[in-house]
Amino acid sequence: MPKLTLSEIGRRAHVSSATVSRVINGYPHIRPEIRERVQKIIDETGYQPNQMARALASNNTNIVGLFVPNVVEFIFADPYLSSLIPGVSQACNVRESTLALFLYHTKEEGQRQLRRILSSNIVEGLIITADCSDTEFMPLLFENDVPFVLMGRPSKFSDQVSFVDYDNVGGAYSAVKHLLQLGRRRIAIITNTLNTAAEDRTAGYLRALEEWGIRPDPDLRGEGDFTERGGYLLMKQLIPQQPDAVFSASDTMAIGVLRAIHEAGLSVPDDIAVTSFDDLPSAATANPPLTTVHQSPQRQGALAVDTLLEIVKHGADTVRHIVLPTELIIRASCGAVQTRSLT
Amino acid sequence: MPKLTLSEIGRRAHVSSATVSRVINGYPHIRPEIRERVQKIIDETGYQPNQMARALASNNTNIVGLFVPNVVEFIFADPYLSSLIPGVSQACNVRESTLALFLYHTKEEGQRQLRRILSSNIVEGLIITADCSDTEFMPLLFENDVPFVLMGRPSKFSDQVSFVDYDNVGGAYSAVKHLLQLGRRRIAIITNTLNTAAEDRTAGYLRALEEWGIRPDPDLRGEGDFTERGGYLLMKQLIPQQPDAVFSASDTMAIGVLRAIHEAGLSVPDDIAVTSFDDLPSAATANPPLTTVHQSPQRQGALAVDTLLEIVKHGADTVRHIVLPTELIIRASCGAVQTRSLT
DNA sequence: TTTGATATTGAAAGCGCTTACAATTAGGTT
DNA sequence: AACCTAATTGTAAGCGCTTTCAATATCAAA
Repeated sequence: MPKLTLSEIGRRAHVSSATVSRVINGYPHIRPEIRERVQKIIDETGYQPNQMARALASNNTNIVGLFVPNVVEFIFADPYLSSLIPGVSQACNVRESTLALFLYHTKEEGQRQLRRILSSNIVEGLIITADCSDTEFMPLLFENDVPFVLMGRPSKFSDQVSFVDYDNVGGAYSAVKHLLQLGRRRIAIITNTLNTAAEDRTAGYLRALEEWGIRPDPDLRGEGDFTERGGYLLMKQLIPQQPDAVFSASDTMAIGVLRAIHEAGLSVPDDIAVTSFDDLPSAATANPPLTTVHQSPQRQGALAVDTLLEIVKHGADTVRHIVLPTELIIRASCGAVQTRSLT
Repeated sequence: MPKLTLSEIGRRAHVSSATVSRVINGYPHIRPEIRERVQKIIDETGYQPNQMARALASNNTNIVGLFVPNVVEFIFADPYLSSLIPGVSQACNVRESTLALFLYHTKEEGQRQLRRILSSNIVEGLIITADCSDTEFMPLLFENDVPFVLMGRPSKFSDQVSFVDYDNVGGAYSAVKHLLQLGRRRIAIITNTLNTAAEDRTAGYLRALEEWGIRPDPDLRGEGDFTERGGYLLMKQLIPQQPDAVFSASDTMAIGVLRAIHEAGLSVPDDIAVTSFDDLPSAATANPPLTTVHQSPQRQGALAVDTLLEIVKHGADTVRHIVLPTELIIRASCGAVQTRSLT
């Protein structure tokens, strides 16, 4: 049996390969009878066009790359990625694109590979997890004309690049406002070392305080790495300042915060109320369950694909800024609802 | 600036594009001076060959597909995938292959897409998570001559297809033997509905009993879905049979088993010892920590890539069976070590 | 009926690479 | 010196598709 190609289908349908190509690509001006005849052969044979040939001829690979230059070593327990990847994948399925996954452990390797990825024409566009995007990667990205979308607002060039971000300012604002409405006044904040998300979350915190006419107390601010242990250590230092509430910029750190408060013999939320950000699965099972700002990396990933493909279509100089709304999930840790034991 | 292509590099180095191609591909018979001259231009320009053109000409896409037809809906919390994907990714990086990720929620969609993936020549080989591989996917796989490797032993055709599996029989055997050595005699087994892994783990259980001259008691066997809740429900039914130990075929179910035992007012390991299989992160943090059979999907994924690429090289009819050893991780739940509270 | 626009198709030129194949050269061997 | 083998390079033919371009067919308006 001869290999199935466009011209083979053409031969069987008594048309040229060009016509078959047009049928496949939904070109309008085809006589219905011919379209049907060709389609019938395609269906019967189960013919699928060779993606590589297609890519070469049309200069469009139909492959979307997801580029993650800083995967946590060894364990893949990163809840963000675990949610992001299926989101991106599903959106690719819907748009009939193929997802290529590029995971690297170090920025150095990421950078080396990024160069290769960009200039080997393997992807038609790239989704890039943020942080990493800034100084090191930007120049490379700009040199090439490969469309890309960042996950999260970059610290620089943000008006020249496209990104899909959360409303970190608004989310933090709502979490802190909630604490204020519950009567808390000495609200501490714990953030990880400043990336733009932490920056924006701090901004939201400050805005809420300002709106309530509260002068932010520098002694109520802690900044560290973004592990559970980081949250624990920072909170230990903050407890002597006698905060009556804490806003943690991430759930992971908040778990450490809870531990520090418990160890100090204090109660959450009675002595210190806690709200945080992310709504990871662990937030719901924490003790007490965390009031936190919900975001969905899955949704963010899907939107990134859509945005990217739109950019691909409209030209690489198109710039899109998507800011997703967040939602405050109220659980026990802020004191607004009754603490109940889990059943 | 003209687009960088083989012939452009050739022009600059005063050689033909064929020679440049040979330099890039490490063809032996090239005069060293020419090789150097060409390499210099390549390095200076940062030229990268167009992957698509390469794929078309050489009929080798250099893309490895990871095909997962049954991703858990919505949450990507599957610890197996979370470990498998980075393993596969890293191995692809090492072998300079690109990883294409195909995640689908239902087998129907998986099957539809598999057809497309196979006949569109997008991947040079496929890694397929098992279970799913059996009845529905096998015929499609056989029709096409795309090399593939299954994760886990398939229930049928296992001598005609390549797979990378764990020594489930041996692992289960060691876990049950451990219980026997600790003096347990009424050892229950809890498995999920039979796939080959569960089958093999059951076989290991039976082998250990047989070796000890113990006739397996059918009342000590439970089979269900493979959730925590499944383990819980099965164990509730088994407790009246008064087992002095349980071998659970998965950590997830074992957590449910622990809960059922505690609810019955019994103690682990004093009244009932528990061992299980997988060594998920949750096994170490369970209460008490689970003695379990360690496997590393990360390693399995990496080996799958290596095996696949070997098959690609040696021809699609090559068959490789890789069986990875397992290791019994002894923690508190079997009673062999002192239970300690976590610090 | 003539005419200009539009619909419909096929021929053919690539896309950027690999790879026979042929041509040339170099290096020994009688 | 004639001759054979192996090394070295270029020429050119595709890989399977898209996409101009040109040719023809069709149709409504004049």
